[in-house]
Amino acid sequence: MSLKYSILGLLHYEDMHGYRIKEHIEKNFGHMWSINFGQIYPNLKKLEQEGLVSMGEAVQNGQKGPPKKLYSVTPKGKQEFLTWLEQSPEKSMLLRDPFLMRFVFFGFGDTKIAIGLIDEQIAAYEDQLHHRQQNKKRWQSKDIFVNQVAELGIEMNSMFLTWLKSTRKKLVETIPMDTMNEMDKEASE
Amino acid sequence: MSLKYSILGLLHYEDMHGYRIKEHIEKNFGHMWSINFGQIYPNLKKLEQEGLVSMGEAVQNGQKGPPKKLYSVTPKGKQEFLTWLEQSPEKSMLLRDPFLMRFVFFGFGDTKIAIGLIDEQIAAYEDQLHHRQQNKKRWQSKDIFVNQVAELGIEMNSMFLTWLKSTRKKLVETIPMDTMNEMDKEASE
DNA sequence: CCTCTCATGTAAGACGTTACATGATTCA
DNA sequence: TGAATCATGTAACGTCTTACATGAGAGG
Repeated sequence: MSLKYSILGLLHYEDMHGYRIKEHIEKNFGHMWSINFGQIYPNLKKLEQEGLVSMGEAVQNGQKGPPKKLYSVTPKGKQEFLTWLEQSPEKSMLLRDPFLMRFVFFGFGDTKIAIGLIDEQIAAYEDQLHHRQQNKKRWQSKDIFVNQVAELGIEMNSMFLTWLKSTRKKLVETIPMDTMNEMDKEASE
Repeated sequence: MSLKYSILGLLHYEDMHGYRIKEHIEKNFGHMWSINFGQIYPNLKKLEQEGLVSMGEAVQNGQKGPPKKLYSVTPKGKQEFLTWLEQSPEKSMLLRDPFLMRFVFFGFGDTKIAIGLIDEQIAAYEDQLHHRQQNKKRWQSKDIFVNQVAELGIEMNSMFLTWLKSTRKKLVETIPMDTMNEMDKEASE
């Protein structure tokens, strides 16, 4: 149920229509969240039915496409949002990552392939880290909370990279010398 | 779809029945995963229909309750598991944590309440960290991969705690002196 | 006798993702 | 003309959680 309230929260910054909300999330929180229209439009409808947001006149604003439906938070919506904000969250963070799920079982497979998969992860997260660092610079001015989450993302990312690299090293050490051939270049790092 | 393969993976260690699988996950991976019967039994059925596991005679083993249905991995299951293992995972880690979801919007609420919620998180994760550390000692002997995941869990946990504490400090500093009353004891840490 | 543990399973619903359908305008 | 962008939405599907139904034996 937090997605509904996240949308309600975003509307506290400014009135938006569905399409805009998706853009906003992708731009500002894209590295940690993802969202799709299949969720946004039904949630907006629900929020409206509950009287937490209200839709202004559908505006054929600029030019293209169907008219935008601008939503704004009602007083009731603000109130209920605060109540939600101040509740203790029910569940704690779970790391249910598709890579980690495989990783646990790598002992049943080939170590060299495992190292290959680890290398893929390293590349992907190095990439993501750069994006996150640049994103952080771009905001900076925003409020502490948004900034702190960005900071957390960066730290998590760095930590995971460190872990991946040290894991890789440990694995390489377990491979017998005589079977090392394609691997030797990277192993000498 | 990784849950199906995780179950298949667990059955590589030893033959198990559904109830046992849940116990096993809770004991060994409980801090990162959760699973329920609503998923286990249907998945076992599906795995059997696909010929990846086979069910031995339902054994009225010891005493209580209905007979256990012991499942074991078939050769086809082993083969398909390896194929899955060696695939690159589709998606990267997402931090979609209910606390963090709220946290982003704390700017719209009361700072003191925010600090209270942060304190709750600190307590919860300090607790979890102790569990993880003790769990890690208990295993130790197991294979590198399981150990490394345990290590990662501990590091993530520690990092998150550090982040929570530094965030708390930053927030306390923004509270004007004269409105500090209930808060002063903890703030002087 | 009542509750706990062992053991099976199903059904309803919440939540998420992917894909499709529609349609106007802008730009190459 | 055809693709991209803006903008709405729905339907089908997949996954996950919660709650219930059943039933035997053990222990207080």
